[in-house]
Amino acid sequence: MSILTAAADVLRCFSSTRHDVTVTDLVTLLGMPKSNASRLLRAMRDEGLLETVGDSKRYRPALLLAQIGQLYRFAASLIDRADAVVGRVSDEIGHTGYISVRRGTEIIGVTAHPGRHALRVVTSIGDRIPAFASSTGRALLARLPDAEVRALYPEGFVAPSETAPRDMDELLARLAETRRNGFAESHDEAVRGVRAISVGLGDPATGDEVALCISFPAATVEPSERLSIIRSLAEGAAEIAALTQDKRFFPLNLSSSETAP
Amino acid sequence: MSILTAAADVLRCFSSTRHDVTVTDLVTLLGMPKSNASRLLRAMRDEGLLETVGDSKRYRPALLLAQIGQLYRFAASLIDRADAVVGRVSDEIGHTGYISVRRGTEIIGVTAHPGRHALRVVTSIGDRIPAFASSTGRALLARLPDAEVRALYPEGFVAPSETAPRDMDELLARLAETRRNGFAESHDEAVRGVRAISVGLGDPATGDEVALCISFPAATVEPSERLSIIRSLAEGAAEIAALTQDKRFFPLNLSSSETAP
DNA sequence: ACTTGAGTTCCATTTTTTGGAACTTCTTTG
DNA sequence: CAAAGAAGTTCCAAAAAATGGAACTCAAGT
Repeated sequence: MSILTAAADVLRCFSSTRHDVTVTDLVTLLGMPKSNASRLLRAMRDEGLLETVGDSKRYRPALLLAQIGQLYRFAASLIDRADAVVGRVSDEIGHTGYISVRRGTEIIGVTAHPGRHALRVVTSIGDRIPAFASSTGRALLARLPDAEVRALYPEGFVAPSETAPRDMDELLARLAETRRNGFAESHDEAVRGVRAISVGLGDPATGDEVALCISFPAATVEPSERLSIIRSLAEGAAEIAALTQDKRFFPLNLSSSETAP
Repeated sequence: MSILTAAADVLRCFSSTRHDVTVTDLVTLLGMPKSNASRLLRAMRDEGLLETVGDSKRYRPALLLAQIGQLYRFAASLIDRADAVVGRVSDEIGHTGYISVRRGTEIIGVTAHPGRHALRVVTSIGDRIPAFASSTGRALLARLPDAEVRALYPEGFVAPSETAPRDMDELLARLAETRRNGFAESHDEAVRGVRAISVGLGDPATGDEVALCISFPAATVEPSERLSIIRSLAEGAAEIAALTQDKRFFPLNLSSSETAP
């Protein structure tokens, strides 16, 4: 097993709740011998992948990784464009917006725009949520043929909340609805009292796919505001889809959707 | 030589002008045998460090690195706090603000807040500029004793512009001025027509040091506006310095500085 | 069908990596 | 303040991975 595997494992140890690691952290988290952990951290520091915090024995990701992380947004320029749209919509209406990507059956937040309202939805970048039980997830799954969706869940899934799809048939029905409407919607799924509108989007040139999402408290948003969120999001997404010549984009179709929340 | 070295070298190949690499890119950039380049890229992809663009033979940094990059800001929470201050000041006055760190004799942009004005200074994250010839650089160098500054430049340096320090003595004089005033200033140094105000700041607990900077077109900014930029920046920085108990922070001292631009 | 450029696979040799144990700090605590 | 304990580092021979040259595959372009 290459030392690259170990190095990647170390990087995966970092999270929003673990900003730095020590030799013993690695021993317990990854079950590697102390000697390896010690040498590996030092080697990664010497290579510029990690840096020590002050002159302590704690290691954190180095600036190099921060720089490359920044680059990712532009490398995957679809993310950048989508982020601009979500940022604009979020600014306009004051609710939280974010964009996410799918990795297998999980959805990962990539960028976020916190809303301005006192009651706002807080999401954090890097969070993972199940694809089938979120509007972002379904916006992205809707881009796959049903057969591929089935293949993603060979063992089915368990609905985490009342309003999430209960089984594959229900999921596929909601994906069909998403395709028809041009947007996906969730209500009380991941978080009680929260409603979210998502639109999926892709760039055939790079194979990237992202979901644009606006998330807001269900109680305080009028039907008309919800409609205007849907319109803004869909409009912005459609512009990008035209640019990338995304053939799998589903345009907004409000007449087909129930318009009351 | 460990494969980690090679992997880190690959990561260093990425820049704002190179968002992805191929096997041949590595061969020419790093002079490694094709066979190694091919295997290394595949291994890094398998480990989740890189991802292929679409289904082409091009590799770019993977989402994992983007996530870790995000984390860096919070891991180095000094950066986060400083960024908040610069963001606020930049918002208030409409000019471009950014924060940077020093690595050896180079200054690297970490976060940026583009200004609102039509004529604004554009900087990009990850750009490297020489420390001695920029206000950010001198704001950070001023935190070192003169002897350490000398040690950083054993061979001296060559001034890149008229207004940059010409030799070590001139640099040390300007650092002394920076310490006296509590801020560093540049004019026409890196970019003609651009003036910049920077304040240095550190966190003794982690050893991190950052520079807060506001950069603006020299021609359109009145002396009074310049003063208010200096005040806002210094005030915000002083708050953070108090929090981190930064003993090397130089407080604002407007009386000692010439107040006209 | 031929050429060219790009990428991959093969293989014996060389080089790293591994993990247990001994050793060194640093920290805690009696 | 010394002893115990925890955390980290270094050492070593065995085991595993990396190397690089050459042969091979694949896809365009002519």
